[in-house]
Amino acid sequence: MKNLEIAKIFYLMAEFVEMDKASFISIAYNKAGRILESLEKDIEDIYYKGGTNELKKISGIGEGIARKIEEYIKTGKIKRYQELKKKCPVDLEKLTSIEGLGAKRIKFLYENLKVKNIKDLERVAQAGKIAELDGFGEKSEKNIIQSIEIAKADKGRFLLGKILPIVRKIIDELKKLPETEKISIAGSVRRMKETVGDVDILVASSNPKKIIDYFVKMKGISKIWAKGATKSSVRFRAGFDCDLRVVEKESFGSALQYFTGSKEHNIATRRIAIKNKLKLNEYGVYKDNKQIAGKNEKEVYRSIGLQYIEPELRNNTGEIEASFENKLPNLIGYNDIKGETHCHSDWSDASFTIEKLAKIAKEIGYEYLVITDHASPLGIVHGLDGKRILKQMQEIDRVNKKVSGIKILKGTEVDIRADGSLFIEDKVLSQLDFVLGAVHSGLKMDKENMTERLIKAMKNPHLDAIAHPFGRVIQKREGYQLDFPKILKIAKQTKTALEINAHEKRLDLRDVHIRQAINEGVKITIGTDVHNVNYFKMMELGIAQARRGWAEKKDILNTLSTNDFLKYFNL
DNA sequence: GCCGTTTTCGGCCCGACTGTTTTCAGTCG
Repeated sequence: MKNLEIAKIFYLMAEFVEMDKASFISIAYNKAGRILESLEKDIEDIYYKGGTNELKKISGIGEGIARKIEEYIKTGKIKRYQELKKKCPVDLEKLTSIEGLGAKRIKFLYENLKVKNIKDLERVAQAGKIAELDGFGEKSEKNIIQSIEIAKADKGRFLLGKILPIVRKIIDELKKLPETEKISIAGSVRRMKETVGDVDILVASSNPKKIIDYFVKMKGISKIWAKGATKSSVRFRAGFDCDLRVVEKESFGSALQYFTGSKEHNIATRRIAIKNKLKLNEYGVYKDNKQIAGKNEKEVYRSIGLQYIEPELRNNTGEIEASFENKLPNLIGYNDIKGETHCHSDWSDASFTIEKLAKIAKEIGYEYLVITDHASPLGIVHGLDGKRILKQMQEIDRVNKKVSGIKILKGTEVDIRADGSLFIEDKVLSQLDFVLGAVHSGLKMDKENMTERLIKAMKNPHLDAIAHPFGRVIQKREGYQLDFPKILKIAKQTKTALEINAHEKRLDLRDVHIRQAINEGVKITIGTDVHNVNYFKMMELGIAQARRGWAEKKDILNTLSTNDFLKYFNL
């Protein structure tokens, strides 16, 4: 897929154009970048289907941008981009990552001090040359030097699973202040994006100064970017930035709506407000300068004619239209899961005994737990063969007799071989309650062969679900390519479920895949791939992913009771 | 550069904070 690389070029072109004047062309380029980034289909497929006319059917892509995409697909280059880059040959990507440097200042620094990259920037800053420039001063120079240091240690985006517990601690601490009347997570963390760039927190208080003063002195803060009357921005030593905003109680809902985003969703909601002759900003919804809503989000949405939209859906990918028509999904709830469907024990590559796992799952409140140890030739995972699976089934019978209040189900995570056959013989698989198939080797296979491999596996009547269907690992590997529509067709035919692997580093399926799957009527399981006790709580991330993919309770099989779950796969 | 119940031209979301300025441009979200 070239979607992301083309998106990147549009983002860079937007910055280059911005250098000369704040132009609406850069807005259009940025928008094109975002469209390409969130597109579920391969832009090349769209182009080959109907040329630039097909591209232009996408809202936000017109004649000019369609031509540029065509040019890139055909030649691997975009001439306009190369011209822009020639005019100001700087490492824009790195330089814009420096806090306080935008397109205009970068151009200014290039023209006056020949700064092309971070190294140049550091040199002239250290030499005190930046402070001498018009529009810059001592303070700007000092900030640039500091920001370079921080950029050097920057780890980029953060896994939601890593950030959530930290944010909740910060919230708990701020909650203790008597001046805090209301508080909420906002931004991409509230939308439960799989990775987040920074953290946004919103507080309602009539004494913002107290809140801000306390906030900037919290433990673990390494740098204060900004500290104003109602807004502050800091960097925590863990490496992420955190923005805090304080508003009056009367504006809490509109502020929360605004700070939750996404940007695209906000632009869309504000446009709707304008169409209705209203104004929507973080302080409320205004009619002729009179606030008509703002206290809570529900009334904000209602006042502009919309149904309340859950944060996980706010991406301007159809939720607004659905809201207009009262067709928003009734999303699966965070307490709807009745059993864990992907769990390893000390029989393969994890450390807990089945009995211990049963007790933990029972404590969480699950009705059932499926043991799915690896059945694999890979030595590293201590994979089981057919014989040991039969033995393990006896152990599960023993635990079921001993531990009451939870049902342990017999399963396996069986390797799907390169030719699509399963590592375990059918006569053993047929005795199991739940068979999860997974690709663990031969990951570099091309799209066509990998698709055929999974299709053949799905056609095995004993296979119930595909674990982590794309094999991706966030920030580490993309995963393999699949002809996903074809996979969905066969999954539907063979009643094979697809897993949302809820591990914070996998979250595979992605949200767009989930949405496609449920549209096609393909069912889903959510499993955390338990290897130790901490994994169980990642279920929340898997549910969030399902919600971001518009999934309802009925789409997720492990919301079923034990009997219904078993019935689904064994009828 | 894109788009249309504002419709082929004239708009394009909107406000806070900073630093360097004496009223605002640049940056950020």
